[in-house]
Amino acid sequence: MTRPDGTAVNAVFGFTKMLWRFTEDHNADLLAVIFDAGRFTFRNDIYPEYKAHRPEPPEDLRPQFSIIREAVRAFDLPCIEMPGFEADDLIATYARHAVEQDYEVLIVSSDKDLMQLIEPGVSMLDPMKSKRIGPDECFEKFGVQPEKVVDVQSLAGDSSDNVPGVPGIGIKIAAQLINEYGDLDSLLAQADGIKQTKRRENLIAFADQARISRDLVRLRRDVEVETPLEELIFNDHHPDNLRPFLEENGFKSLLAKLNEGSHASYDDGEAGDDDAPPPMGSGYSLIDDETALDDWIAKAYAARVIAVDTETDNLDAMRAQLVGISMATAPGEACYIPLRHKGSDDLMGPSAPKQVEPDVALAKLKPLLEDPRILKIGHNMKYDRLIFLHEGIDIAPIDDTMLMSYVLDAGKGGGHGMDDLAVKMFEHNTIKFKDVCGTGKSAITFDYAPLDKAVDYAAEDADITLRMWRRLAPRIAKERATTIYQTIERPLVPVLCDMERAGIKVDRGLLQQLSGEFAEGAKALEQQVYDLAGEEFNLGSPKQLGHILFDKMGLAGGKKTKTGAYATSVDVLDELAAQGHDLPRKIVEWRQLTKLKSTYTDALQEQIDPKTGRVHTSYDMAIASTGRLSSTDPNLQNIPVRTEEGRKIRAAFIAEPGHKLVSIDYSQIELRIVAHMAGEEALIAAFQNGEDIHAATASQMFGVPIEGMDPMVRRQAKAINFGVIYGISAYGLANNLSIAQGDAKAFITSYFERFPGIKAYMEDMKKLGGEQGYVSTLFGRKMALPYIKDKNFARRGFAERQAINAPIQGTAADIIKRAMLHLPGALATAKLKSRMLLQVHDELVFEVPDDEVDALIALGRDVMERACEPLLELRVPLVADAGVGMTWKEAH
DNA sequence: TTCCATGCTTA
DNA sequence: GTAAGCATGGAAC
Repeated sequence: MTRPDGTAVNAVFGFTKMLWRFTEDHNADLLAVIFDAGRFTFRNDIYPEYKAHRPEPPEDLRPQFSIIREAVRAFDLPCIEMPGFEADDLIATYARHAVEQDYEVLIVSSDKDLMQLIEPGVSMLDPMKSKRIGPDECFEKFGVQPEKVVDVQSLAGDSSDNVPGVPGIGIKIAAQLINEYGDLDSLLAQADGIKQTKRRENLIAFADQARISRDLVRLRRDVEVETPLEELIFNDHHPDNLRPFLEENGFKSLLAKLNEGSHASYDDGEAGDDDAPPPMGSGYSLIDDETALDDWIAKAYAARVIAVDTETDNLDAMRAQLVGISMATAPGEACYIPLRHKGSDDLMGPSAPKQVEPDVALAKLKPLLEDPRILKIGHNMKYDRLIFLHEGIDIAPIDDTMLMSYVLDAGKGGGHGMDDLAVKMFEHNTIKFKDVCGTGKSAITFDYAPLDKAVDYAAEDADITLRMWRRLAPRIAKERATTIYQTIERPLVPVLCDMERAGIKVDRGLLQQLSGEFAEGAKALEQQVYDLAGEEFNLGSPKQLGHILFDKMGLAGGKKTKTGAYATSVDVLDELAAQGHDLPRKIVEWRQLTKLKSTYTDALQEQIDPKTGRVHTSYDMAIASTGRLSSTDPNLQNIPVRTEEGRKIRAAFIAEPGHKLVSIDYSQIELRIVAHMAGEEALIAAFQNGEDIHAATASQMFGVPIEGMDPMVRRQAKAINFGVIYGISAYGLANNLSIAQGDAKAFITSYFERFPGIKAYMEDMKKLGGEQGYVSTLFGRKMALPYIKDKNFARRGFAERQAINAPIQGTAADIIKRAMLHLPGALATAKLKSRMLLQVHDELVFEVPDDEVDALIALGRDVMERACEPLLELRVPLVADAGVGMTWKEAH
């Protein structure tokens, strides 16, 4: 980004945009932008080395500093700096003045050195992450409250500012010491009592250095500022100087916004309707006796609607044991019921805290949790439902705020987890799991968490869930998400629970054998590569491989990836192999074998549940923006199938004795959906006649008969058909078929001539997406497209392809979900004992008693093919094909 | 210990 | 060209 005269203005632009956004979004009474005046300050008198090793700013940045100051003045804002002081000192001083006059102070900076200023009335905002920084974030960073930050920094030092601190002491230890001794002076005074030898010696030897560090770190709040606070008035108007400034620097997009007159604060209409009441995160009850529990159960019945959350000892619901339950009956009105908490288990021996006997508590809670008159709200209820099922409780009826957020806000950016949503909806930072249980090696499970922390954490989750529900429930009806939520997502929860609990049987011996074979093959290849390369290196390192191929061996082809590293992806290696080089080909084979081993045969063995001998995947219902499920721990939706080597892994997925695996999958479901949505008669007719759709496409495009068609011709038509689903581009098609972009473009043109309905569909979706800001599936599921009007070509193009793909992929997802919802009832009615085990986007896998195979196939295909009924009639038939076998390899 | 880039598996 | 999850290496913290 440069001006016409060649001056770089990239940083200026970023800064200007930030100022723009900030002044637009905030209604401040006073506002100032404060700069460092120069390199040397009073701190250099205290300690000449202070910030001495800071590198010079990059060549193209330095001229931008003065333009950035111009930007501030263009906004008519005070631009303040003072030789001899850092910006931080001026900020500290103004903050003090402002607090003394009862202003709320917001420091816009991500500089950790400013966290010492946080106090009631003073908080920070990280402008890059748009994240509020308060005492909690400060504690996260420094392990102490803001007023102790200086003491911690004095001990820990700061290598980037060259603050020395005390050797051997980092933030963690410093926080521990300060928390124990209160402050730096008390610590240094009692240093000779420290147990750890080295630490004690350093604290004594470097006491003065710590005190100097404190002088460096502590911000001055008494600078004699030249501009008084009262003059920092912020007027939210369009300043006269702004337009010339934007023009001079060529900031066209901002000029356009200025012309639209969009620089005014706006309201997203979501906030401010209810809950002024109690603050989140405190004042919750600990339930540790039966009387209190009875009282809360009575409150729950009176409330009729409650939020519930379970705490366990494992994130994986299938391996988790219930540890405690939290419950909210009204905003701010929440409790935690510990059930299986353990003592801190120190030298005194295990001493569990007082709590209600689990059996007693659960017997009291079961009627409430199963009462059809009481609505239980959870966030990710699938997890809690699984936990309760282990305890013999079938929780119902339910609502799920995660799924509500998912059906309302898919594609809007940001996840649907509770922590994200609490920030988004309430600007509240939740207590994090790691704050309670720690992280890494020293992490504890929740049953060892101290009860006071456990109460705050667990009850807060229930509290927030209830508050979220109050905001989200009205939106479901208003924003026409009722069908998707009530008839698809919510009822799917128990179906997925059953599938996850069922799991699928895995042949450990076969996996072990395959691991051995893959390892052997990889080892042989490894040796051959070393011989060819003339040295040993890590084949798994793209960096080292790139060095060997292109630097050492001097093969043609060079840099490629966006970070400037050599690209060594399979396309590149295949290309080199085609030129007659052996080494790249062996790398490709080695990668295949090691991939199969590490990702599948090794990993799957570890995932076998010792209790059931089966693997239990977890389906995530709120990840994929289009409405698809995703599968984790392990992912059973990407088990290899393409190559024979990979397919062997599918032979390890087996049926119980006396059973078979049956796989039923939709044939070409997405293309069928496109044909219907586009009203493309040629395609619809081909599907109605049961033709080979790719051959039919090729026949229409190239005017050749289907009989005796060249496989290459069919392959090209197939690529185009996939391209249609993905929002075709000449660039992508050319890449996929390894042909010139011009040829790809010609293909697309002739395709659109033969299938004008498809072209119209694509244009319609782009247009509709632009008008509405979202697109929908045939069942009404919405996906937002925030970038559809982006001025950036690449981002907008991406959003346009999403607009084309999401209705197709999403409708297919809706259809198979509907089939999954119908199946359990259909199986029960037919008195079949078959179980649905897996879903792989267009495929369902069942475990079927031998004598039920035919019946299950007939019923399964019927349910799947009629899944749209009675809501929707497609103009094309849906076709589901079935396979049977002892293994998934045979059945697929 | 955490995060990012690269690469590869599926529909 | 769409949608995902996971293993690995290596840098950043």
